[in-house]
Amino acid sequence: MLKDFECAQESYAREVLREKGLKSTAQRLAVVHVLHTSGKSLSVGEIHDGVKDMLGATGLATIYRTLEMFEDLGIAKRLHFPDGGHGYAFSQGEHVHHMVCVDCRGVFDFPECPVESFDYASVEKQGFQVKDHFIQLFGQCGKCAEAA
Amino acid sequence: MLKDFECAQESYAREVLREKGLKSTAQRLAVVHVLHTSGKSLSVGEIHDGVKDMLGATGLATIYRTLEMFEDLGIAKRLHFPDGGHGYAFSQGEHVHHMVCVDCRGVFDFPECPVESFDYASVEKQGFQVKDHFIQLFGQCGKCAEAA
DNA sequence: GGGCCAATTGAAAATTATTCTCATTTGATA
DNA sequence: TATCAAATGAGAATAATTTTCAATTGGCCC
Repeated sequence: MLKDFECAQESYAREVLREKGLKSTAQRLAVVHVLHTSGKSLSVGEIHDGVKDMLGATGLATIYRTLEMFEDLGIAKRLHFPDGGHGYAFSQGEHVHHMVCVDCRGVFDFPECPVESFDYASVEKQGFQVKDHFIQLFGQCGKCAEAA
Repeated sequence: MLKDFECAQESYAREVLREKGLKSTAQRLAVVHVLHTSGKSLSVGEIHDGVKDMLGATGLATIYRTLEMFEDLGIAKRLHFPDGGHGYAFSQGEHVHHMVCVDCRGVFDFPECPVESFDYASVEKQGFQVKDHFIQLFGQCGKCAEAA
């Protein structure tokens, strides 16, 4: 089912879901498809619309449930914008950060981690134990720079 | 007015507001006070409660308006949490990042920027122009580590 | 291929979060 | 101390998210 849309990213998601004993439903694979093919950060509403285009009537709650699960599984990442809004982008692999074009909201991977090698001495001196971090880069992509 | 509560952080906020031709209202200074003295990331509701404790009845809309303005002015920073929630913390100065304790939501400054000196060659090769970034560190503070 | 069953979904209601409107109040300036 | 634009409060309006529960479906076993 839905093999029409199957791509590497969907196979990846299928695999992650299977490993966790979760079902690869049409709705979940459609979310992967919509996120991945857009190459952008999408709002919940945009994802919902995209999924409806693929499958017809689909509950909004399912989209919310799927996105939450995908974030836990590392299949999607929630990104935040300076205007206070947020969106979701497809994300594959362990420790990838994302760079977002502030014009088109296009998302690009940033595999090297600028923080990985950083010396936390100054915070750890205060008694902290740094365990994780969230990094998001903002800028302008080549296309939008040309268009401007 | 409100001099009872005046502290360095409030004077700082007053100054920033004055420079921009904005009024230093009791509500705004109370938000500064609540944020700063808590030393934590607070939800909008918690900030509202704190301000009501200081001033009595206060409109929730004012809190929202104030926080948005404070973020633009760099007086407050919106922080995001792994559980999807968000909160606001007092923030002073130019380019400060924050580290948050995942247990108590305590916020600690992190003045050195791990990204500042980073080589963006790999993204810029793709045509990007990195213009800004958002970094937030997660971990456990000394107090919470002891308590655990 | 068909049946089984827990996992998942849809639809709508419920809840929570945020923004808007507009009459009233207030801080800054003179 | 009067003035007035800026800011606030109250509550309505809107938007975002979560919950509930009956109906559906994917994965597994035969």
